[in-house]
Amino acid sequence: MKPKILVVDDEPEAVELVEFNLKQAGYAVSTAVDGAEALKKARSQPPDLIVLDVMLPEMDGFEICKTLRLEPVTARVPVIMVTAKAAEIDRVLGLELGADDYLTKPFSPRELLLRIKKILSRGQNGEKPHDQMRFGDLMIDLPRHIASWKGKAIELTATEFKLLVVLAQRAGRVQSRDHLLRDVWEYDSLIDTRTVDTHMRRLREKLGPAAKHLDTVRGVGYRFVE
Amino acid sequence: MKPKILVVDDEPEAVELVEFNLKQAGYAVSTAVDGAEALKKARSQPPDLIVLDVMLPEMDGFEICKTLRLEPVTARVPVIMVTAKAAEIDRVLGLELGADDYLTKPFSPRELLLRIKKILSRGQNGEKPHDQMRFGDLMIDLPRHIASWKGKAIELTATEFKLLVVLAQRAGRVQSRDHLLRDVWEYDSLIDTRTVDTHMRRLREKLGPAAKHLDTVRGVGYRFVE
DNA sequence: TGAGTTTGTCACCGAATCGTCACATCGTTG
DNA sequence: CAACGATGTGACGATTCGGTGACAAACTCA
Repeated sequence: MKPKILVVDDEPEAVELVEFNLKQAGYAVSTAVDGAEALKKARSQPPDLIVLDVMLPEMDGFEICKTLRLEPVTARVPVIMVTAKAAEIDRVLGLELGADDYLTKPFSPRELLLRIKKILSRGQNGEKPHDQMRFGDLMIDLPRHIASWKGKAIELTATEFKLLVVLAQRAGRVQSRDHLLRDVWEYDSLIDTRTVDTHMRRLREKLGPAAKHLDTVRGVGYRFVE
Repeated sequence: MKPKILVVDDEPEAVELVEFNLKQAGYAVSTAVDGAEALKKARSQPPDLIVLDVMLPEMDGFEICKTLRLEPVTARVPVIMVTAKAAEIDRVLGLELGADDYLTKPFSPRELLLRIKKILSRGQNGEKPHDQMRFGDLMIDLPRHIASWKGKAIELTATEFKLLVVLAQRAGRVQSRDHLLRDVWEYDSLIDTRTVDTHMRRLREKLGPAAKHLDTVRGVGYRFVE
């Protein structure tokens, strides 16, 4: 019984690439190029997961996601949003939409497969992994925008918080400075990579003992360890 | 698009009764009399909800529920367990199984319908809107359009009240200015995001001591704290 | 119509935050 | 160990952000 995945993107090449990789990995794939088609397919044959691009003509990904959530048949289908801008991440995850995960363009097929596998493998009780995270005494709450150590709040600026979140979400995997710039700052920002260092320092200072979770991988980047 | 419900029970009479009532209420119903059949039907045509009797020959309800949870295709389908023994309730609702609700035999059709409606109507994030909220001395009455502090009414304009309500309903979670604009004002409004600030100020002024509930999260938005 | 309210916008200010640089320190490599 | 590249650190100026007061347009209600 192959899990069904619906891929929604208006660029045929992007769809094809994803479709190929997912089929390769053993999923049953269907596709849609706009909102109307996506909703129609999702309703008639509810998939087990939806990969949804934010940028679409007419009805955008946010609209589609909201609509899916309102209808019983599709309300529980997990959604992975694909977005170009880091600025949209807040909206995708925390607030009104409740997508299950997100990816920033451009992304590797491997990355997508990892997310899909993770979501499908968690049962129904699996909370959204990104809503709230715990690593020992360190707690990170995305919608509340709060980080705490042993129950005591840690005051973080918006950028520091986002940096921490991105690292924690990719816990265990090294993130290059470029990658962090892309995900935490804007996708095309012209910021010096050394700026990441400075923010890491400030983050470490504020985290205090919890800074032990932040590893430097010389020559590569940074890594969040559990 | 009728929501599909799968009813699993080994007593034909019980199944028939439930089936009749659910169809009456506008649901598409399928049935199964044992575990194997239930799993098979759930896999081939994932329903929107499953009503599952605990007492079954061979594979009991617990087993079935567990199995359903393990497979991606069915992991997210809500389950209402039907049990004869109150002693089993802990197990049903506990971590191990994660059923969404339960009923003890005998139950009235009305009761079942209420539970089903409740589960299907909640989106993926199971939360229900209250029409009256209390936060310490602050009271917000949605239908009567009244806010009060220590029993004393607070005069709010329509926009201010709506803003307060939206924030309070999402208590704890940060709301971006964009999000507030969409929810408090109209979807397509071309209003400047800074306008939100002004209304927050006015709201704070009028709330007086109750304004302590309104947090500013720099770089992100506003948050209602309890 | 006209007074009073409500609402959206703007300009300004102080403070928080940010990005960059210079320099110190650390690790690696030959 | 010496030299080089990478990372940590401290400081500083520029920018951004949110609070505030003022104002005019829109609206309400008599």
